[in-house]
Amino acid sequence: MRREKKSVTIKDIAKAAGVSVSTVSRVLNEREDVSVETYERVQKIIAELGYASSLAARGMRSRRTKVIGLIMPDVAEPYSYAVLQGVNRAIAQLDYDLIVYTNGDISKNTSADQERYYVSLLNGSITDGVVVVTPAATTFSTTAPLVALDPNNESPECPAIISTNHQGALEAMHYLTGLGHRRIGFIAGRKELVSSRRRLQGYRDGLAAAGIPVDESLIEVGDYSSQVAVGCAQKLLALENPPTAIFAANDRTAMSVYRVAAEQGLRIPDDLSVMGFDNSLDASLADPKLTTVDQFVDEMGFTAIQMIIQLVNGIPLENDLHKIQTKLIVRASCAPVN
Amino acid sequence: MRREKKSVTIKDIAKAAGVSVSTVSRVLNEREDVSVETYERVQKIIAELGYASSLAARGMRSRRTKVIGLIMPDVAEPYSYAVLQGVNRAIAQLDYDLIVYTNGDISKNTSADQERYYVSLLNGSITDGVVVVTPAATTFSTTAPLVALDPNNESPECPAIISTNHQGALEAMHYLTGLGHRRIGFIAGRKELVSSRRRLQGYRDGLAAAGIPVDESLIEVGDYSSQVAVGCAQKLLALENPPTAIFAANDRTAMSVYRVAAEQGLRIPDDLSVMGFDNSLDASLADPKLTTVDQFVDEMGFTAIQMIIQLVNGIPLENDLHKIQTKLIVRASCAPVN
DNA sequence: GTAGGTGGCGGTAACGTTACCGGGAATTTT
DNA sequence: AAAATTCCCGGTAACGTTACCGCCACCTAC
Repeated sequence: MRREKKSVTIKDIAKAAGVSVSTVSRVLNEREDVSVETYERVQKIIAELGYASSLAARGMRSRRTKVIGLIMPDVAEPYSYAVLQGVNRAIAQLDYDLIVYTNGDISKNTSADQERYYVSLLNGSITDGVVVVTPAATTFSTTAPLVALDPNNESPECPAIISTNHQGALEAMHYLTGLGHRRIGFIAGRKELVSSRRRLQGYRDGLAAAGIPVDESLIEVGDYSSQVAVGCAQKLLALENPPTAIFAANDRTAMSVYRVAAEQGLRIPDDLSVMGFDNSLDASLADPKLTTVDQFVDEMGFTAIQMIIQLVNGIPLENDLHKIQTKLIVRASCAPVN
Repeated sequence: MRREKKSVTIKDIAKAAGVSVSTVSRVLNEREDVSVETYERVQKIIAELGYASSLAARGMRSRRTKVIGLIMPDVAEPYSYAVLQGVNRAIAQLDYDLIVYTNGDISKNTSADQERYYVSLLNGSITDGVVVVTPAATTFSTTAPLVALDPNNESPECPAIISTNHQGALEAMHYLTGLGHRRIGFIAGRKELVSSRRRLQGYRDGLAAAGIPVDESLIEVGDYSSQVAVGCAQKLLALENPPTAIFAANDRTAMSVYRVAAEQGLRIPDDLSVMGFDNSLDASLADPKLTTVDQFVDEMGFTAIQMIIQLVNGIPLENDLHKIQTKLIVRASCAPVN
């Protein structure tokens, strides 16, 4: 950790090889107009000195870094991990590297300003393009391309990739009403999230499609977290006329319903049917296995990278809005009403 | 995506505010020698124009970016995810952001040269310090601090954080021999990995401690992957005098043992005891639940960030080598020999 | 009233790299 | 043999930011 040990720069290479910095730069960028001898001599010295160009300096000057940025508030969330699965898969087969930028705390980064700040920080200097995960902001001022993954906005002004939350919820409701359920409880996510509102609307429309009037007392508003969801589930099950099925706006919430049901001695699915949303890892491991709606988050990550790469290469997108179809995954947590 | 729309720079702010770039820079860096009126006027314009400084330019000039780098070959691996858990937790409570750098493919990045390349790319220009995950390289030429997490090297020359692989395996063996097992099979990981070699040594020493001679036919060499492990398990169970317990060098390998045992009609733990290593998610979800050695990978990530922050702030580490204690997690996959 | 601070600010030079221009030597063309 | 072309290469100016120096106006002190 000696302070004086300066890192080796292109100048050091130039001096050692007895050429100009321009020539070294040409070698680094595999330009044509360098003689074979010079090329090999410089390459040899680069290897000897263990030189690597500074991404900062390179990006600042050339605007071509072969690096894609991924901006997400929290990398430890299951959702983020699912995104990373797809993103990693896409990056692995490309000639691009990936930078994931995070401040580690979702609560620090809810504001649109923060998002815009991070975009400016990276894009066009360090990265050739960025993917922003669940942004609240609609517009970004950036020269380099940008793709929003699951934007928290009804009509984003940038290329975006979304899942069909409304349709997924509708399908789930179709399944539940098909099983004969008429009193179906719903535990929503945070109201300010578009995904949450869309799922709720799917719930309402699903009831309407089955000719069932909406009973507002069957709708509880949670926040996608376990703790709050427990309270919601308790309220629903304490109703005079409790629901025979509960549709939770995400799997984690559904797990809370499981817990409350167990506390109250209710068997799933015999006494209570439970529907989730997300198809997270929990869903397939729960007992009984959770019937849920898969929104293919990893696929969203994969596609987002494809889109941003296309934009980076100057090819316009056919559709600025890419929809990923949700799919109902039927497992063991729902049964016909008895 | 208009090309001509240049991103807003410090110069634009200066012009709009009618001050020099120096003054804007002072405002940005919260320096003292700016009058209150100027400060507020500049801040207002910064907000209006949605300006954010370029990380590349800033890092290049000032060598203080408040960003920590994490270099890992693959972000989608369960191991990486465990590291990210701890890293994210540490970053969340600090005034630093995090950059995770990956090329998405473990096979692209096995060489020490590649690792050194990535370190140079980031460190000292974009990041104030870097944590490298499971590096093969021992030395790095970098001005900014660096910490190796679980280095694949017997004696790294940089500050490092490791888990007690040998001791963990020893403990596991102590437990198995304590249950009366004398014929214990071992499925090792890739020979070139230090973690793998250490666990194997723990196996040998554990036998020695119990006064059991090593039977080399009970040692199979896998590669931490499921496919190869299946073959290893089959070989072990096809022995004339098959083992009564199998110690797998990681949980994924243990899951393969489960599968082979099931195929052969062997019940766990009645007919065969199985010991894992890692305490991954699989372990607690397997049936029966897997007895394994937890190496607290998330804790390693958390501690690595603490170490690098300390170094970034110029405080020397008390110990360059930080060991995380492994712990035997006893569940249901091992039984006394009958 | 002059000397010596001090607060606020501007100008300039870096940081490490690449884009661009231009120039000398070697080679080809007329 | 002169001119044109090609092949290599060096020099210089950026990119956007901060460090550093130094200037001007104002205030305080004797």
